[in-house]
Amino acid sequence: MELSCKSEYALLALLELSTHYNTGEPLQIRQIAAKQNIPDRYLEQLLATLRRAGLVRSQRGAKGGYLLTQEPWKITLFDVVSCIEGIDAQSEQESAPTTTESLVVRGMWREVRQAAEAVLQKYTLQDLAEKRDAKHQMDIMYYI
Amino acid sequence: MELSCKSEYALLALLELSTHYNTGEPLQIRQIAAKQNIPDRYLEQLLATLRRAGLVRSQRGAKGGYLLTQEPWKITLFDVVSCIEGIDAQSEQESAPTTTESLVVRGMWREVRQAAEAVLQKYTLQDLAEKRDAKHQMDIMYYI
DNA sequence: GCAAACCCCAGTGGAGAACCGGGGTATACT
DNA sequence: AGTATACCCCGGTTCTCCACTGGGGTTTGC
Repeated sequence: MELSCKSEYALLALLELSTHYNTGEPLQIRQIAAKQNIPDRYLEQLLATLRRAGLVRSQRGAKGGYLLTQEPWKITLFDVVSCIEGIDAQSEQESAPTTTESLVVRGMWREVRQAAEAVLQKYTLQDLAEKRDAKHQMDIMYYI
Repeated sequence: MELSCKSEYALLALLELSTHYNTGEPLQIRQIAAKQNIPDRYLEQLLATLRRAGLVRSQRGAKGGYLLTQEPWKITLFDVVSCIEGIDAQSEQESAPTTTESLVVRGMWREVRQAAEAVLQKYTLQDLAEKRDAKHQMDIMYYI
């Protein structure tokens, strides 16, 4: 139930890509890592899995970098964390004597998961960007 | 976001204690472990943390065992998992350059947690027991 | 007093998180 | 063409936590 570093990094990186989305220019790992102070070699791995999941695409070579494959309002936070956290179809693991009680417990846990996922589904990268901008405005107001 | 073994075991054990609550007699680790097929030495540790959290009390010596400290409808699933999962006050860990973006991300994660916790808050051990009984009835119906 | 229970502490094996590093490959620019 | 600049892939490391096992101590009922 804790927000992992992985997911936070991924969200921050995609948020950065969101704000540069309209330029059409790719953003480089180094730039993202510097702005959000994320270890760059680690971020590289995360972006690789995001690429494999189809959320971003990469351009190799000089002047390369990463771009979102979709508009920021089409990518939900659920898309991000579920791919980075590796949902794995959650597997319904074992064979062994599953008691009635454990079925009941797992059933209610599904409700918990669905409640959490509902929240993640309703927010998009766009929403995050807007919240950040709103927060920036607030900070400026208070500064004056 | 996955249900850990720990929490599942703890919930199953408390569910077992719930059904024997009206007898007033203590239930032993071995009995609980056998019925829910949980490794007993492991369950011992979980019951110890539940005891330290005040959810159960223990009776030592021969004919000893564990009892709920409260009625089953007074113990929410949130009480159980938060104590077993060790909430640790979630610590707001680091000092370092927290960016505006990461504050926004964490703010939305709080919403996710609260949604999950809301579900856990609304269910009690009593509810689990009733669901189990209902499920048993269903199974009997289908069996005929 | 003795066996049945809980109590405490310690250790182990495996998995995953959060990194770091090296060498390979594609691409833009000169 | 050649070179610098990016991404790409594969590996290892340290650390923490989970799930579990084991040994020895203490309380209690018969």
